[in-house]
Amino acid sequence: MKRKLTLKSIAKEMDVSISTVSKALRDSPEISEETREKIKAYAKLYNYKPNNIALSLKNRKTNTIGVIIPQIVHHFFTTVIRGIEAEARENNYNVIICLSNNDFDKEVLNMELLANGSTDGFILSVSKETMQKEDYHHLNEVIEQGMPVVMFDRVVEGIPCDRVLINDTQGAKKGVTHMIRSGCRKIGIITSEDYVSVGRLRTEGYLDAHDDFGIEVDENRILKLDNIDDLDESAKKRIKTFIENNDLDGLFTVNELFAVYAARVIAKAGKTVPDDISIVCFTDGELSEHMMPSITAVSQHGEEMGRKAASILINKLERPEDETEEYGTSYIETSLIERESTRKLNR
Amino acid sequence: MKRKLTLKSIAKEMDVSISTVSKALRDSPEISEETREKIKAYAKLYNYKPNNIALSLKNRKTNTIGVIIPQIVHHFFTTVIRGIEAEARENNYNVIICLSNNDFDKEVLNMELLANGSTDGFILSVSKETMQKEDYHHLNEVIEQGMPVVMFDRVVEGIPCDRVLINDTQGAKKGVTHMIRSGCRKIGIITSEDYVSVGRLRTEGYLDAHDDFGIEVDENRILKLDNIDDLDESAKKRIKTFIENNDLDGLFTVNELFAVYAARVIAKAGKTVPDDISIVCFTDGELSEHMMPSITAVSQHGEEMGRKAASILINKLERPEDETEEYGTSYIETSLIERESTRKLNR
DNA sequence: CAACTTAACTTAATCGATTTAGTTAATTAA
DNA sequence: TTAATTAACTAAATCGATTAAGTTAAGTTG
Repeated sequence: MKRKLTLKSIAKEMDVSISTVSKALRDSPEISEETREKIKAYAKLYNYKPNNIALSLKNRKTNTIGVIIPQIVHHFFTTVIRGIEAEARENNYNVIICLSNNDFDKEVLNMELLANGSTDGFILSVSKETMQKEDYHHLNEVIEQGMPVVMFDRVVEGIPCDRVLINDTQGAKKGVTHMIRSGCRKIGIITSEDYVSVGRLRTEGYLDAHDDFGIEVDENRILKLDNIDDLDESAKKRIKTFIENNDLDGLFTVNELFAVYAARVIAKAGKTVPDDISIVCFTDGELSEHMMPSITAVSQHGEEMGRKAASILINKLERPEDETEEYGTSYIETSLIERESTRKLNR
Repeated sequence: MKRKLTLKSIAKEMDVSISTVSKALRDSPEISEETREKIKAYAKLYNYKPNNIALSLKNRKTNTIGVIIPQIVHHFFTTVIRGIEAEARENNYNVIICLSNNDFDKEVLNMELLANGSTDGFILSVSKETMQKEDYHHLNEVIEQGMPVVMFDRVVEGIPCDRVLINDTQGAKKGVTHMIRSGCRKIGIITSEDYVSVGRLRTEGYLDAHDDFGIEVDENRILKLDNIDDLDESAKKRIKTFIENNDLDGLFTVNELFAVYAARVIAKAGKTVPDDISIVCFTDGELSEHMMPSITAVSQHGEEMGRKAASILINKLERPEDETEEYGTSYIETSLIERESTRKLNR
């Protein structure tokens, strides 16, 4: 086993002091041209690379971003990570990803772990449980210690940090408006309870769209489920009853899964999409793209979101004592991807 | 801004030496009961947590696993990561994930970066470009430096490391056998050219299944595409012609995407699944689960694979000088998830 | 009472790198 | 010739933690 080179081992080999080696490698004029070249040649030959850990300790800077997300088995988060990764890499930052599994304790644990020197800052989307508990001491703690935090997608109020958000309200409004324009008048929505911020905002967009066209909203056409992340048996049952008991000609859902399952119920009921009922869902993932019929979707541009979040964080990290204590909220615009589940507009 | 506590700052505050603090916190009998309790109380009150970076440097152990994968926007890799994450967390390890985007240079760069002290070992699935180039110097280098490596799914030969693989041949065989048992006799396969290892192995399984039942294989029923990772326009065209020109009663595909597109072509041709034609695909992802009809799939158990890979790596890391220099290959068994795209067997 | 233990600490080395503050010997200026 | 300057290094502090190796003062033993 070949041991890794260190300044010390090089110094010993070349019979100079450690600081001479360090300075030579950093092209310090304090070291003679001759010695410098000799040391650099040696270092290159044996492929010396400084130890990151030692550098982190010395510089009190890890050049690492901690990312904490509820789930990774989720196309949206996956695309966000990709964006964060890309932006980080371009700026010479590492990325450590931790999953909270929507569990409050795990979120706290992960943050504490990473906060003890492993990362310079955080990008996170808070877990559902955290939102319910409204306990943000772990966030405030790391911020208090001077580590900047950028929240994305699932954000909470009252934390001194930057935010990157999908324009959820407008996205939902775009989708619902599209259906209204195509002639739908009895549009239902499958969304989440209001404590999940994205659910609440998308419901708002749904209402806004109706408002714009002066269409009254029937409360029965709004289904609020507990969980926005997955589709359990109880959710399936509620969606089934919801579809069966409502005479809808349009359906908006806050995620793909709900749309896909609803499509199943609709097909079983002998109705066709989009002739009898149109469908639009939030999130442009693989499901909506490949379903038959494919589903018109509000694309979230996750990668762009990830890049934005990373870029904001890195900016804060690079100019540390620029403590203006000002925090902003950036919005990522959505776009409507028209597919087979909605009727074409005749413009 | 509240500065983080260090042993030094505690020592100063309590008017003792740094080592007294360290020892007190680690319950050393060298320190009197009284002092110990006082220091521990103080540390607890102000929530002292040792700095990971300093510990890593001192212990020459980061308790971090580096994961390098070609893509994250891929359900399979996503599940593998989840498994790695879970296993790592249970054993007190961190996970750093880097994406190679199937790019050789990025794979090398990422490895070098992480190898300089950031991680204790690696779990990786090599990029397509690396396989083509057959340049594995970066792998050999980190191994040479004593960092264990575990390769999964996309592995290459001749590297001294452990491997975790899907039993591809057997998986494909299971799927095809199921269709044969359910009465199919004209089964087609959409696979990849032989140079992609997983494609070749799955084709083998397809042939094996036929062999077992003494069924002759018609060469025309085998479609080999260039790319196994995505579905481009040329692939779509070839799949379309393939389906239309073959009178099939069963279809096996090496991934979900091919199956989903084939299902589209089949539906357009006015045939129904599974009555006219059965479909089984490799990979159990969201697509096969939610399609209508849902698609019977050979599940790869990505999470189990991730756990296995992490567990092997951690084992090596925990018993370092157990240098038996023995490397093993573990196989993750596949399982068939029966869904709506195949006929039920009457047993 | 001198020699020896022991309890309870503190000093200092270490991990690997950077950097400030010395230290030489040679060169230049006065 | 002597002081001042400079080139080219080296020593030592530092980041934050651990730990082997001292160091005291008190208590114990013969």
